[in-house]
Amino acid sequence: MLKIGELAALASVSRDTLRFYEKHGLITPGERSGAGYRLYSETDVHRISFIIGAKEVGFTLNEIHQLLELEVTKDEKSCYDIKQFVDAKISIVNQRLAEIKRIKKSLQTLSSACCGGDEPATHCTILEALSEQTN
Amino acid sequence: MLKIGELAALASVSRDTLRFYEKHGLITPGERSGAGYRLYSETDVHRISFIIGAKEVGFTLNEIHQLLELEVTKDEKSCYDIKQFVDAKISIVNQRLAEIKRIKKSLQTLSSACCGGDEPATHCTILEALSEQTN
DNA sequence: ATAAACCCTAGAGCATGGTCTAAGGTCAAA
DNA sequence: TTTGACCTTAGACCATGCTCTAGGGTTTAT
Ligand SMILES: [Zn+2]
Ligand SMILES: [Zn+2]
Ligand SMILES: [Zn+2]
Ligand SMILES: [Zn+2]
Repeated sequence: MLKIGELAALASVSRDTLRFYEKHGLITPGERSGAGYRLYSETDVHRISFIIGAKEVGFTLNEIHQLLELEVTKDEKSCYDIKQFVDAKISIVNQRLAEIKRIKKSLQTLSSACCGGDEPATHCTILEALSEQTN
Repeated sequence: MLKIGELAALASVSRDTLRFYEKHGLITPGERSGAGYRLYSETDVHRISFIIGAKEVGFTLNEIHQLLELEVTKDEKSCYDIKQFVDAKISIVNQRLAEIKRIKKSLQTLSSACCGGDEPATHCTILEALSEQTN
C-alpha cells in the first residue's frame, strides 16, 4: 500500500494531480489509513499507469474516463468495441491535423509574400493580408 | 459610426466578443454616444478585420495583441520584424504538428495491433499497451 | 520535544476564448 | 404609450487540466 506521495513519485505526477483525478472519478482509491491518508493498492497503481499511458497517446481525461469503463468491463466488451473507440479518436486527431496544416500553409503563404527587408513595414504584405477577411 | 450590434453583424462575431476584445485591450473604441453606446469608426472596423484575419491564420489573442502593436507602429518597424514574428509562429505550429503526428502514429499503432474481433476484450492489446508506461 | 516532511479538505486561481445573466437605460415603431 | 430591440455594466460560468493556498492534523527523525 502506497501513500499519495509515494505513488506520485512512482508515476511522476504531483499529489495534486492524483487528488484531481480522484475528484473527477478516474481513480477510486479504496482504503484510508487511521489518520485518513489515502492508501493505494496494486490495482490503483495499474489504473494510474493506464491513465498516464492513455494521456501519452493523446486521450483527454474525459475520453480516459470512457476508456476506463471499457477496461473494467473488458470481459463484457469486445476488441471491436475498443478498436472502434481508438479509431474514433484517430479521426478526431485527423481533423486537428488538417486544421493545423491549414494554418501552417496560411502562415507560410504570408511569410513568403513578405520581402523581409529593412524598409519600414508600411508596405508589408503580411499586415495587409491580415486585415483582408476571407469571409 | 457603427453601434456594437452593427459591427458585430458586419464582422460575424457576437457583441460580447467585441466587448471581450475591448476588455483585453485588442480594441480601444474611442467615442460613445450620448447614451453611452460604443461608436466604432472606420479605423476600428479595420482593426477588427485585422483581429479576425489573424485569428483565421491561427494566432492567439495574445499574439494578436503583439501583432497589433507592430501594426500601429509599422512605420517604425521593418518587414524583417513582421516576417520574424510570423516565422516564430510557424515554428510553434510545427511543434504542435509534430506532437499531433506523434499522437496519431501511436494511436494507429495501437489500433492496428488489435484484432478488432467479437471475442471478449480481456486479451485486447490496446488495453494492455495503455497500462504499460513508456516512461 | 520539536522541527521537517508528509497528509487532509475546500476552494480559489491560471490560461484560453469566449458566452450568459442580471438589472438596468434607450430608442424606434405601432 | 407601450412593446421590442437595442445598449450598458459587473460578474458568473463553460471546458480543460491542473496548481496553489489556507488552515489544519500526522509521522518521523534528531
Ligand atoms: Zn517588405
Ligand atoms: Zn513585409
Ligand atoms: Zn482481440
Ligand atoms: Zn483488441
